[in-house]
Amino acid sequence: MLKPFSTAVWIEKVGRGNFLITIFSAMFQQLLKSIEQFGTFSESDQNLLTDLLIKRDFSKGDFVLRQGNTCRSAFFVNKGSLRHFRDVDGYTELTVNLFIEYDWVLDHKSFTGQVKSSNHIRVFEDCELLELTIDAMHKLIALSPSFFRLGKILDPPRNESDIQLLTPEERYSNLINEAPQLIQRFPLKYIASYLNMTPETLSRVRAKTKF
Amino acid sequence: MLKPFSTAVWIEKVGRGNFLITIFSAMFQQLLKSIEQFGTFSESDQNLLTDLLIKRDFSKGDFVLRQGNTCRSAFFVNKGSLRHFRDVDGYTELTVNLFIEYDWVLDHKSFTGQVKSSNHIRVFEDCELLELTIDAMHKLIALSPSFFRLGKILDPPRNESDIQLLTPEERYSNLINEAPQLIQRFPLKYIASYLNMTPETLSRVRAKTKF
DNA sequence: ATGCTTTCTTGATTTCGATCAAGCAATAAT
DNA sequence: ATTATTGCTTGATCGAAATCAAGAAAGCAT
Repeated sequence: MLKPFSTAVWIEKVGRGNFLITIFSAMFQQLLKSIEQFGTFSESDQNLLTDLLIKRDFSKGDFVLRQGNTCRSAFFVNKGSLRHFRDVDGYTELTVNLFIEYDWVLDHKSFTGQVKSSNHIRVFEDCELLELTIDAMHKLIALSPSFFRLGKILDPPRNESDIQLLTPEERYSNLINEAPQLIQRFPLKYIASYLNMTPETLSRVRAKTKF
Repeated sequence: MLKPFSTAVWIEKVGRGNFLITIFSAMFQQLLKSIEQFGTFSESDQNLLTDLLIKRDFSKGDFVLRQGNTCRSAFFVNKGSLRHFRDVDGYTELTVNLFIEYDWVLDHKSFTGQVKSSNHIRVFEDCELLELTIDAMHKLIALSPSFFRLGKILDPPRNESDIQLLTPEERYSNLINEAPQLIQRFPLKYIASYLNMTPETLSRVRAKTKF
């Protein structure tokens, strides 16, 4: 069978007479690897999926979602990083999530309920994202029930109990164990907010556990 | 068409020569009303659903789910109340949810991921529940995609932010507004735990807001 | 009813992390 | 390079809720 990889290509004009040609299989490589965690998908399923995805590039500072708008898409991060946060009172920002490569970016509550989001999602480092709209997702599930399993990208990212039960030190050491990359990629003030503590507290925790 | 209500009946022996006959439409009345929030379901859809439900009775103290086991069913509460809690260290119990009539009872994380539950679910007042197994749920979705919408019973019950951001007083007053029945049905020590505060703190909050 | 256990309340004390404050380091802007 | 801005650290103080403690009230069993 003559089908070494998905046949479609992505052609982008990047200058006078210059074109960037991306073969889909490369662009979707990490995504297809990532959905393996939800089970096995047939090649035709995979093609259904990649056909519905839209490649989108964003620059630092761009809002992927604004507080008050409805989250109509989930994005797979091919490259870059994003911050998911709530503007509490115009001054204080409360970081609820930090996204990097191969994460699924969405506001869980807004996406599943199709209600207004109480959080922003903003690009921190320039991003290449793959967009999956909620309509596309419904279409996929209608076409092939196996995509029901993809619903797991909707799972709330971390368990509440952590935030409530554990001490600042434990929360930090958990992050060190589970996602040490985040500390390299984001300013500590965002990490602190993500861990539900002040920058001062995080600083002290780090000073203590450093040795 | 000769079908005033679902034709099946439930016959239960309740004593010497006594039988309790329940007409399904009565048993499922509240359930069918409850799923309206997820959209409209055709009569045949409704019958598909009710055919797969299992009526189960539990007594006070029974465990519907044990910490360490996997939550393989969601239960609709026709009657009774339950407590959803975590045994932290053999002594301390942390109440994560309180269920009463017309709630869907399940451990969200365990059910959706089919992993071991870190929480118990225990009957507080004798219960009449309608069990929907995860297999039945998958079957439903395969038979009629409209049941995908039922997935919303899987939504995590309350938003994390409440627990973290609000003061004990605010959390209590929110409960008063949103689910005052709980305070009538459960001991205050469970309410306190559910609101993430000690019984002492709850007692003081109540003393303050009483007038 | 009587005692026994559990639940709830109220007061005193303690503790952890937030806030306030200041200084230094690193980065960005001019 | 110089200045401004932002980020990080360290110290001092404060405050809210937990903990400790004891007594009152309510529920339960005998």
